[in-house]
Parts: sequence; structure tokens; C-alpha cells
Amino acid sequence: MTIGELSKKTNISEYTLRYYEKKRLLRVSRDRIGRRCYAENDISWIFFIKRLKDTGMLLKDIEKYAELRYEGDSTMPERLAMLQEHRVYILREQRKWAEYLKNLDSKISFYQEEINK
Amino acid sequence: MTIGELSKKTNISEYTLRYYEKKRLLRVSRDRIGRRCYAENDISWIFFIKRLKDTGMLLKDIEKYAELRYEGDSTMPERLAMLQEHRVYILREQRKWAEYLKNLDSKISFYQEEINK
DNA sequence: GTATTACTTAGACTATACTGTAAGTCAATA
DNA sequence: TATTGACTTACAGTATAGTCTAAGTAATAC
Repeated sequence: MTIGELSKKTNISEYTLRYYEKKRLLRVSRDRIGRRCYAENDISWIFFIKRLKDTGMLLKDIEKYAELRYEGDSTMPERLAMLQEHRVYILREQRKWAEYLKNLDSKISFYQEEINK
Repeated sequence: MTIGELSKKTNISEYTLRYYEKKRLLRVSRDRIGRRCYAENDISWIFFIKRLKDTGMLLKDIEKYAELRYEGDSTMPERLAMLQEHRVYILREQRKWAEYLKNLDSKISFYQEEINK
């Protein structure tokens, strides 16, 4: 699969795919004339990267995860530990959002009362 | 209150306070020799800005809110509308985090099974 | 055989949100 | 009076995460 095809399938720009490669999130083999060729399972890997990123993991931490992943199955315990740590982060985020929603709702109520006075 | 005092009370650096002022989030009066002097209620305003920022509102949107706020009570309906819109955003974020937690949990389960095989 | 398209690289540019520096002012204190 | 410390300004620098450009190559399409 070429970079253009992968870009369409994942909805991630070619620029970004190359950028991720430079940042070592992605390891890509080349064809005979030096063009990137991606494997099918790179798609799910990229979606996984996307999820980690969207849930606030920094690229440099994703890079660490990627390095372990490319090292093979022996690094599973380490990867598991990283995910468990990230899980704690997500739980904290959830609590944060719940609290802010409560806050915002009381602000909204206040405004509504003020306006209807 | 001087900028140094406000900085300590809000735990926001003087740099940032000046930056917020330049970005029109904050309007500050000056003393006789040109130094910033803040009012007591600037503290709660800053904490509110902090909350909006922490919940993903961009400074340029917070600036819009600030402008309305400094315009006076007549802009309450507009501010309310902004907060209600932001509420929808927060609800969407909450759903996102819940979904990602579910995803992550199944990934974690998978790893745990693999490791214990 | 040339035009088009898809690719390559390095490196410059962008946006957001700060963060820090340099040079100078002012008022209170030793 | 001289120094200290908190303040002022404009502007440069940083980090993160892209986003784009310029110059060039290779394979295919007409």
C-alpha cells in the first residue's frame, strides 16, 4: 500500500504519516525504487496511535510504546504497564470533565435565573 | 493587588497574566505610576478562565466571552449561549473518554490474556 | 518523447499558549 | 545617595504537532 492509499484509508495526511515515521511512531519498508510501502495491519496501528493521541498521550510517549511494539511480543508486559498507566490518566480526565460539567451547569443556572429576573 | 500578589494567589505566572491581558482576556487598571492593580473579583474571573481553558476552550473564544463580560449585564444572554454551546462540547468529550476507556480496557484484557497464556 | 502523477528529501513555516530576556523606570530602604 | 526589588515594555525563544514548499526522481499515460 502506498502512502497515498494509506492516507485515504486513515484520513491522515501524507505529511503527517511521514512526520510520524520521522518521529519513529511508524516503521515503513520501501519498494525497489525507494517508495514507502505499508502493510495492512499498519492501518489498525495508526488508528491506535490516533486514539492514544486523542486521549492526550504525547507523541514522545507514543513513540516509546511504538518502540516496544516493534521490539516484539516480549515487551507485552511493559506495554501493558503503559496502557494501565494511561488508563489511570483517562479516569482522572473523566472525573475532571464530570466536575467541570457540574460547575458549568451551576453557572448556566445562575445566568438563566439572572436573565429571567 | 499587584501582579505579583495575583500571581501567587492564582498560581499563574506574571508572564501569563500579562499575556492574558495582551490577549484581552483581562482588563487591568493602573496605579499612579503605571503599575497594574487588580481587583479582588479578578481572582474568580481568572479561575473561570482557567476552567474554560482546561475544558478545551481556545483563548480566542475565551476572549470573546471576556469582551461580552466586560460589556456588562446586557450581554448575559449571549454569554449564556456560549456556555450552553460549550456544555455540548463537554458532553461530547465525556462520551469520547467513556468510549476510549472501553476500548483501552479491551486492549488491556487482551494483553493480560496473552501474557498469562 | 514529453507530460502527468506519485513519490522522494530537507527544511521552512504555522498555530497555540506560553516563557523568558533585555533594557529601563520607580519608590522604598540601608 | 546608592542599591534593591518589583515593576514596565517590546520582542525573542520554546514546545507540540503538524503543514507545506522546493527541488528532484521514477513510472506510467498519451
